[in-house]
Formats: sequence, C-alpha cells, structure tokens
Amino acid sequence: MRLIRERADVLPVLTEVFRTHGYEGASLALISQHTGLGKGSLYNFFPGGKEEMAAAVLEGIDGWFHAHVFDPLRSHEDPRRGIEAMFEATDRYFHSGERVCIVGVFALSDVRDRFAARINAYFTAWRDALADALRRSGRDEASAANLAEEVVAGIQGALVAARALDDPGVFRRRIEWMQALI
Amino acid sequence: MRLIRERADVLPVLTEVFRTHGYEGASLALISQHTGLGKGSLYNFFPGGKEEMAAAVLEGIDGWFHAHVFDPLRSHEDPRRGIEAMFEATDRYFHSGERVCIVGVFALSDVRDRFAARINAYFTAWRDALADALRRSGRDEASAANLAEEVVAGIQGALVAARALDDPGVFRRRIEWMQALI
DNA sequence: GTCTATACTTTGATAGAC
DNA sequence: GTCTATCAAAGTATAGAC
Repeated sequence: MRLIRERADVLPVLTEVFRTHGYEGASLALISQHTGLGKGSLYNFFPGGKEEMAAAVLEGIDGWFHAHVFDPLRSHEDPRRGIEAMFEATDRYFHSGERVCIVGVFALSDVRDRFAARINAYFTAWRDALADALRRSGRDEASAANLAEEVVAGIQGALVAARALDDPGVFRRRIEWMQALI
Repeated sequence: MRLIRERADVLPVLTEVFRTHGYEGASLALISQHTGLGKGSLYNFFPGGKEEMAAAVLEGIDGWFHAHVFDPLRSHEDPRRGIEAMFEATDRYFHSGERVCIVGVFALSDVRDRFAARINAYFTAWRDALADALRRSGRDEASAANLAEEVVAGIQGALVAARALDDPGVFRRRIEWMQALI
C-alpha cells in the first residue's frame, strides 16, 4: 500500500505548493520534496512537466468550485440560500483570508497568457452563476450582473488586502459587507 | 550625453519590468535588455542586486502615491475633492485596469515576507488617508474606517478581475460603483 | 512506477579589462 | 561607469537502471 498511486493523490499537495509559491516559485525540487516523489515519478504522472501540473491544479480548483459554489448557486431552490452557501464555501476555502486564490495570482502574473482560457472561464462561471441567482431572487438583469461582478471582484480584493495588511480580519469584514449587499 | 546617468533614470524601466513579470519573472537578463545596461552597470547602481532593485521600485511607487494620492487626501480643503482626485489618479496610474499593482502582486506572492513592511505601509497609508478624508467629510469614525478598507480592497479586486476576465470595462465599472459609495 | 544520474539552460552575482 | 567573461547554483527535463 502506497500513499500515492495516481495523479489524484498528488493533486492536493501540488495545489498547496502552487498556492504558496506561485507558478515560477514552485520549483520541481520543492514539489518533489513536498510530494515525496522523485522527478521521474512526477514526469510519469505529468509527462507535460510543470505546465501540465499547473493545468491539473487549475482544473481541480475549477471542479471544486463548480461542485461547491457555482452549481449550488444555480440549482438551489431558494436562490438566497445558494448565495449564503457560496459565502460559506468561500470563507472555508480561503481559510478566512489566510489562503490566496491561485487563479487570481495567476491572473496577475505573466503566466496569465498561458492559462488565460482557464482563468477567464473560472471567473466568468462564478460571476454568471451568481448573477443568475441574484436575478432569480428578484433583481433585474442589469442590477444582478453588476452586483455579481462587484462581489466576485470584491472577494479577490479582500484576499489581496488581507495578505497585504497581514490581517485576516480584513477578509472577514469584507465578506460581511458583501453579504449585506445582497 | 547619456540616456541613463543615475538610479533615478533606471527606475521607471525597472518598475515596468517588475510590474509585467513579477519579482521572480524579472530576470537580470530581462532587466538588462530593457534598460540597455549590462549587468555590471546594474550592480554599480544597485550593489544589493535584484532585491535592492525591487526595494527601490516599491519606494518609488510609495513616493508617487504619497505625492499624488495620500497627501492630497489629507490636505485637500474639501475632502470630497481629495477623494475625487484619488479616483482620478488611480484610474490614470493603473491605465484604467490594464496595468496591475506591483504592491498587490508582491503581497500575493512568496516575496511578501521579504517586503512585508513596505507592502503593509503602502496599504495602511492609503486606507488611513482615505479614512481621514471620509471622516472629515462628515462620516463617523467606524463608518469611515470601514468604507476606506472597502475601497482600498475594492481597487485591488477590480484590478484582479479586470485582468482575469481580460476586460478593462470591469475596472471602470468597479471604480464608478465605489465612487457612488462615497 | 520509482529512483539516481545526468544533460542542458538559465539564474543571480562577481571579477577584471578598459 | 560600462562591458565581457566567468562562476556556482538552481532551473526544467530526460535517460536508463531497477
């Protein structure tokens, strides 16, 4: 019995390394150290090397958010409950602002172009799913779209500010503020 | 007559390279290429190497924001005009969302610890100067502090979202939304 | 599948000629 | 002050033994 038998087992560790160090900072040596796998094994799982690892990480994140955030936003009978669930999942996922958003970090760096499609898809899906829930909760199209954009951007800003000021309280207060907007 | 005679002449180019490629992505080769200076010359200006270059860039940005944003926020006779000037300067500086904020990028990366003091000082100065203007414009202490935090974080979020969605319109709309909050 | 060894490139930094 | 040459270290990636 081994701890790691397939790509899916490496993914969480990989995600954490990329989140902590960014794309360029996540060296293969660091990845090898954290996963406990030699470079040969890593290339066995990811023949495309580092780029394929990062792509898998982004895909995994996208999958998680679809399952726990985007889909509930769209399918919840009571749209307000879906939005509530979104804020809870977001707070949990980002450890109340102590974690950063890899997709946001990638968007700001020069690897954005390489993963542009995935990054764009993630933010678009979030914004549109939230806008849909807001419209179903009674808002007109324009107001729903605007508020959705505001909240999606606001979460990213809360993460940046919390890290910059080294104060998770910033994240908590911004989330509460946004919840009051709904 | 030379194009570059002192540190101050290199700084704008340096800033642009760090903004575009981040700390790790801004290799000396890239910097040498964009400044037109050999590595020897660069180390003549910055004996501390890349870290000193990045520190100089952050200091330059801090100086610019103090002169064009923070100080006007505090000293403008009519605080609302100071806030108006802040939004205008911000929009100009970030090229309406086409540029990113180096300080924000650094805050999200793993070089944050190395420049933590400078990063924190930049965001603290912005938030506090804005809170002061809001208080002078009639808001109570708590409301001013909260709104200042919201706007400072909101600008960062607008930059992330605009880059991620590859749509400067996002930045423009978020700025307008925040202006309406004041 | 996993490891070690290795190839090859790029990195930040230094030395020294001019 | 500026350049070229060079260094040691770290980077990604590959090869091949087991």
